[in-house]
Amino acid sequence: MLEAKFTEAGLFKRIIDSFRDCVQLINFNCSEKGIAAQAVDDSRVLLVSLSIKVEAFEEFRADRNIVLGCDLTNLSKILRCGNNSDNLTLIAEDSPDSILILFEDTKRDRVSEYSLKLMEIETDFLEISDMKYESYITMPSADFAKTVRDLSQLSDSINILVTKDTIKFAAEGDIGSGSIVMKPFTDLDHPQNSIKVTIEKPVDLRFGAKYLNDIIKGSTLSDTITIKLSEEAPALFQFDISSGNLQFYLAPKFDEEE
Amino acid sequence: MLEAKFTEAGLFKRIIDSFRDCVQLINFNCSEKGIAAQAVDDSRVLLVSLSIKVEAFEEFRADRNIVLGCDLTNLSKILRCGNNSDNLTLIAEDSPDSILILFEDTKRDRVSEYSLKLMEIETDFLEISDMKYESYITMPSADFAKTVRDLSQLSDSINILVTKDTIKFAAEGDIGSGSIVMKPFTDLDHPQNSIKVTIEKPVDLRFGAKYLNDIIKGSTLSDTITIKLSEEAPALFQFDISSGNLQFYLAPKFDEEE
DNA sequence: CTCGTTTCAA
DNA sequence: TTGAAACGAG
Repeated sequence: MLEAKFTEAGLFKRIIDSFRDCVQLINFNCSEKGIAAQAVDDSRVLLVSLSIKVEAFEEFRADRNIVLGCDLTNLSKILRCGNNSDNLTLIAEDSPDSILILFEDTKRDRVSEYSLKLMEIETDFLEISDMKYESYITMPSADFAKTVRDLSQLSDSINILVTKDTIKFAAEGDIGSGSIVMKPFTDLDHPQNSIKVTIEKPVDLRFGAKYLNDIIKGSTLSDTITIKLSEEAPALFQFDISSGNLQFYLAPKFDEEE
Repeated sequence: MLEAKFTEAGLFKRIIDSFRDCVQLINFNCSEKGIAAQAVDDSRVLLVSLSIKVEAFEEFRADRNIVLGCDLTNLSKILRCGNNSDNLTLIAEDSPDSILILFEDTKRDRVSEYSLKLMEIETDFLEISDMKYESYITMPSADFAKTVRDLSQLSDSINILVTKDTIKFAAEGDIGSGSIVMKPFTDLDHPQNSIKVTIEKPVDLRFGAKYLNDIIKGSTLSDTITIKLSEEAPALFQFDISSGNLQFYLAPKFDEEE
């Protein structure tokens, strides 16, 4: 039996909305550690990995490992039925064919209850090993999102070039070219505005703009995004939530691919 | 070499947005006097004339006359990439095949740089002579815009009738007819709300609603619009900016044309 | 400190 | 065109 209670239904709604555009079906793996889910996007390029730890919940109980196979479009429809400030409780039996979604408006003593049918979803389970990255960037997620949106107008590829004291985003296309340069800095009053760069060696990588545009949907989850880059492995774009995170893994484009 | 710096990127963005819907391609003529541009709309009915004087810029330098042929759709895409409060600098060589557009967020020490490819645009140069008009109206641009939008619902022609102490806008169509009457008045506290009429003789003119709907896009540039009318010549609709203006010339419809 | 307005982004 | 955020006023 699973019983997982979020204080704010809005959080779970934002989490699901962050990746339902690029992933249709996903298995939520519930265990005593919390809820985890992985999936590749429909074009099998972008890997999405969600982790919500037990501490993120107001109450959490999972007697054993339970897999909830969800159609995210349908789940999202139901999540829209609650108010963001409602309590949200997910309840499932041990071998569930459906999941119960409970919204409670404690102030007004009002309860709504939905049941969503589950599905069997085949997945190759994705083993994600802890990678060693050459560059780490932490920056405001809103800035990253605007950068990606802006440069997407020019090209379907965006370059990210990181040196010790500069982050440069660049795109080049038929109508012209563009580049956005940022320097690391610390805003003591508003730490979430700071830009932090940690690099071992400079990197210059190229990503598909389409996938970056999927990734920036996660900006609603966190004021900051952490980007981990390596020449050798898929890049990791990470949004931290109170106890857990949403990660996107995206392999760079290499010139021979284009 | 051209170097033209706006204090607020938002101003240039609003200027371009005011006429990019009706004009695709335009030559910006840059000289020591500032930047000027003329074009006819795609149906060759509406004439757009932009003038930005040197005083409108924070810095301005044009060593010689430079013509920048721009696709306004692409220019607008790039202008969207800056924040309205950024500084905006346009930089071009003497015989440029592209223009550099520089956004500076001085507060956050951030620079974005875009390059837009230019094009050769053939134009019959438009000599606009100083016309003598029989009627001048100055009124709040928002009121004019709403009047045009409202009457457009009824007909594809809108009549403007001006007498000594009345401005009457009217439209007549299949579903009915409508008219809006305004009187001159002076609002001392908010001069921009005033309506001012200066006429030599009454006029009654009829304009294509389609074109008036293009013209009212300029309302974002100025709180007021000045309309100059004559039975003999195209009407002039003018939006003043701090040092310069955006003018639309539109010939009235005559009954025999319809 | 709250509310309303205005402005900017999607 | 609509919604959200920032700003200013009360």
